Amino acid sequence: MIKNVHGNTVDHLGEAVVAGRYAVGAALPPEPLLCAELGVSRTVVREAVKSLVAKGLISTGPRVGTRVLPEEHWNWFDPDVVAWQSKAGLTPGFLRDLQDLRRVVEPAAMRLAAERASAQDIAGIEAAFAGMTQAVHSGGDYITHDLRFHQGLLRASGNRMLQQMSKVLSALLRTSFEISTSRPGGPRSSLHLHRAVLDAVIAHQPDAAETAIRELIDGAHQDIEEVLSSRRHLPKLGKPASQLKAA
Amino acid sequence: MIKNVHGNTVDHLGEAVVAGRYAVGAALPPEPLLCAELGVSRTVVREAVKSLVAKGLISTGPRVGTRVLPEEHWNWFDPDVVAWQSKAGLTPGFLRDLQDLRRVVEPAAMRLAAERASAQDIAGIEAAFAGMTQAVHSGGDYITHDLRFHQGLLRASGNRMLQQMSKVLSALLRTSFEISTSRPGGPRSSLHLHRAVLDAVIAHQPDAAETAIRELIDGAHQDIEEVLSSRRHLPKLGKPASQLKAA
DNA sequence: AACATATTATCGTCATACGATTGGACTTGT
DNA sequence: ACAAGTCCAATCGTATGACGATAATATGTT
Repeated sequence: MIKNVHGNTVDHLGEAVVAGRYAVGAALPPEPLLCAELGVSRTVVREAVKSLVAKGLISTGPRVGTRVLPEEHWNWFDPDVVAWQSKAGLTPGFLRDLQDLRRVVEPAAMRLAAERASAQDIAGIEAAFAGMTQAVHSGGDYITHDLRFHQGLLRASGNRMLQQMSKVLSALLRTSFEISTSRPGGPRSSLHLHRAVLDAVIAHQPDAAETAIRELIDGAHQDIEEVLSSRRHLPKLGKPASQLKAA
Repeated sequence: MIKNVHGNTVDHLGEAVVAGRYAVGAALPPEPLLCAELGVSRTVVREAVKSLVAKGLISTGPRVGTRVLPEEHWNWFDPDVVAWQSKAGLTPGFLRDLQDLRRVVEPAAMRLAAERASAQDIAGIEAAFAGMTQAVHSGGDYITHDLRFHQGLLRASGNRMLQQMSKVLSALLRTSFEISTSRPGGPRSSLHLHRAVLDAVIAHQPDAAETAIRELIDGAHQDIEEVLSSRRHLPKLGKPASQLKAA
């Protein structure tokens, strides 16, 4: 878990920013303070800050300090940013955006995959499906194989942008999985839906692939919406975020 | 144009990497060499390198050097990465991916926009449209207003991921604009199509909005495909990339 | 009160030194 | 001659100290 000083510092700061520890527009502590807080040299702090700048989270300037940018500047397709948001707790708004995105992207991607999937793509997806099946029957890590399944399908679309979305959509899939396992039926029921998608892709039937994935998505959508509306009083899912700290 | 040492260095290195100046998997020159080449301190080089790492372009390690990652790791939704790719020359493959993406995203986003656009959103889009109209009739910067038009519509979808795509799609819009201006009709003919989209959004008619945007997209699609197939012998559009330099 | 000027907090850049990691070369034993 | 273990050196990683550049704030002047 412990990698290197730079990586840890980036994670620490990125997590804090995404979690809203500093209000948008507010300044982070000056470099010397951050050094003291994190127990690292200024070199490390500065390189970490540059990394966050590169991800669109913050901006810097002499005398003005290091300030949190409005969320529309954040690179929401950056795997790290999404990971930090997941760790901080997925807000209902964020989950809704992810669901919109999934409903837009996955059906179209399935069509493309049905047209262009290579034998190698198929093999990878089959392997993931086998893992899912085994996990359901004899126990095991279902979610990992489920993620690989969807990731493999997006990869099979042959489009580099669609492919990149798998990292973002994984955050949604993970949440939807957590919910679906906590109810009767669970993954067992969705297994044949996954199979239907894969079969349609193998048979090069875009329409069938799209129809199948829509069923899958709608099921997850219902599950999530139910939880969201039943927990309407709670601000966030997942781990709670700490309170704001003004500048 | 000249901003600061860090920014220039990031641009220089990022451009070089995206343009393929160093083969995938190959190592960039060691830090001291880069310092000498660019005439900056090691601090600057290292912070620039960290920025590129944050964008998924490269990875670093002691003794192994700074190596170019496979393209599937690159953050294609990062505005800088796309800008560098545009500058280096948009490959046909990249343009095709962008068109796929646009055809998937924009129709869906128009539906959402028609459902959720606020008065403020509309005002911004109207302003952009007015700018387009004026540019067509009395000359002026058409492309800027055109980009703002589409950007405003994506923003009106109320989805932060869809919104982020405007920066990426702008690369495609710019190219499609360059092509369409070089042929009879040009922007003048597409003006009423834009108007139709906007009207449908204002009237809260998702179906009409989707239909209108599809017409717009298909026109651009045809233009680009014609150019792509007629220039099939050329590897890239835009500025040429330099030759590879193995490690 | 308005404008010009000086101050100062903070990041930006440079330079140097040493630690950490790892791939390749070298040595050694069989 | 080959295999395994050892050592070495190239390169990035981290720390420290210094000074320059910038812009918000305070100060002074008309």
